[in-house]
Amino acid sequence: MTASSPDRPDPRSRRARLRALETASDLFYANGVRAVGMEQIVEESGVAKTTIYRHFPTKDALIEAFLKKEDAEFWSQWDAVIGTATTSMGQIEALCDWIGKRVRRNGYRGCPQLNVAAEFADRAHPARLVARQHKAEMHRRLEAICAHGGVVHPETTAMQIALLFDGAFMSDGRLNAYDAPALLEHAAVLLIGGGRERPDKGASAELA
Amino acid sequence: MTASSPDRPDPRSRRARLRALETASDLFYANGVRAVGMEQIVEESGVAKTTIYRHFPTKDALIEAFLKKEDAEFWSQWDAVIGTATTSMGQIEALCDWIGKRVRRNGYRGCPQLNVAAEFADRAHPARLVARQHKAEMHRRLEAICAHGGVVHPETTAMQIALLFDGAFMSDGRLNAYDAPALLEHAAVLLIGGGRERPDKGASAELA
DNA sequence: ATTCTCCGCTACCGATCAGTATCGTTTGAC
DNA sequence: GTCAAACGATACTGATCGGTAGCGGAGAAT
Repeated sequence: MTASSPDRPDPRSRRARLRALETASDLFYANGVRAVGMEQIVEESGVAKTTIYRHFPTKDALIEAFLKKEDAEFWSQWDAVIGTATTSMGQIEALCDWIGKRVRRNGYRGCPQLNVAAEFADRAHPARLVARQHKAEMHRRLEAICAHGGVVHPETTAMQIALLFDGAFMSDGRLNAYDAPALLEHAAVLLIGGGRERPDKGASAELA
Repeated sequence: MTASSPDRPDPRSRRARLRALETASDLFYANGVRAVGMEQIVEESGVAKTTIYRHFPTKDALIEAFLKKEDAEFWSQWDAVIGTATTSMGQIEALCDWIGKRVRRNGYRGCPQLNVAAEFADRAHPARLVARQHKAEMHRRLEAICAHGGVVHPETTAMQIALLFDGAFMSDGRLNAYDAPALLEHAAVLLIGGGRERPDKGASAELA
């Protein structure tokens, strides 16, 4: 029961844990969690297998830690992005710009939360819980921005934008043929603009 | 090289192949392709392992056949759906209604093409080729509808709607709290309505 | 009725999987 | 300088992986 407490550990312990988690995260993201074996993480990180299992009781726990790490880094960047704008629309545009650039980075391979969720059928899997909380948090934040911007039904508009973002995350290079930031911004502006009017549709011009 | 030709086979051969592929497809979709072993497919389908490998040289080929089957069934339903409407906007609304209902079906677990793509890092994997072609086909069809509906930049608007759809596919139950068909229809109408005007933004009202 | 094809079955292959045991060594804390 | 804690290394477990070999039997074609 002398399990290594996460708080106040040996500096060696901290470093080993960090290196293992960082290596695992890179491998998991680049290859998919099921395709990466524990031995591979051992070899690439230089951390002994026994040490990894001292910090993470199972591979599933390591995967869960991977997603929590991705989650934290994602919101950290998110906060930095929206910090560059003062208006709601400006924040949404900044987010679109960020995402549009993010999805065309080298080695980008989709949303890690969605990718992992696709690999595990069990909705009660700890990693799937993290993924659901991550997506709920995104909706919550988008809803707050929409509400602050005067959107009539902020939760609905926020969900529409969230779907747009998730689609962009999973676009697998298809957006590279476009100006992704502009495409996303244009779409988001339309969704928010439409959300400021009464949502009982109607008024939209009919098409042939 | 007396490989079983796909055309004009024994009825026994046809049935074995069909049962193997159907069982594999169900298992692959429900659990993820890497989580399903060949032995499991053998047990659940009643088709011998040797027979499966006579029809599909590798597991990867079986996965590829699974995605091609999903692709064919998807477009079959798609055609039936858009056949119920006469106008472009009517077709888009019908598609939104179809997708909104589809994603809340029991056992729905996201887009099989995106799910499989998430499991293989190699972009040259045969299954990833099928997935890319599937998404390209969706964009092509949406673009045709948009163009016919008088949208100024049909390929851009089609991409925006495609992202919306993919987001809905991967929404993992988050849409169950909403009227998914209405939410998608509303979003699609806004995207198309905005696409009919000059796309050099501007005009959209500024938010606080 | 014979033949030829394809089936299902059992057993097996080497490789890899997640996870554990043991042990000697390093290292921060006091 | 001593001690306890956490490290790295090696070796191993039983299970499972994708894929193959060899068999006997069923069924369609002639």
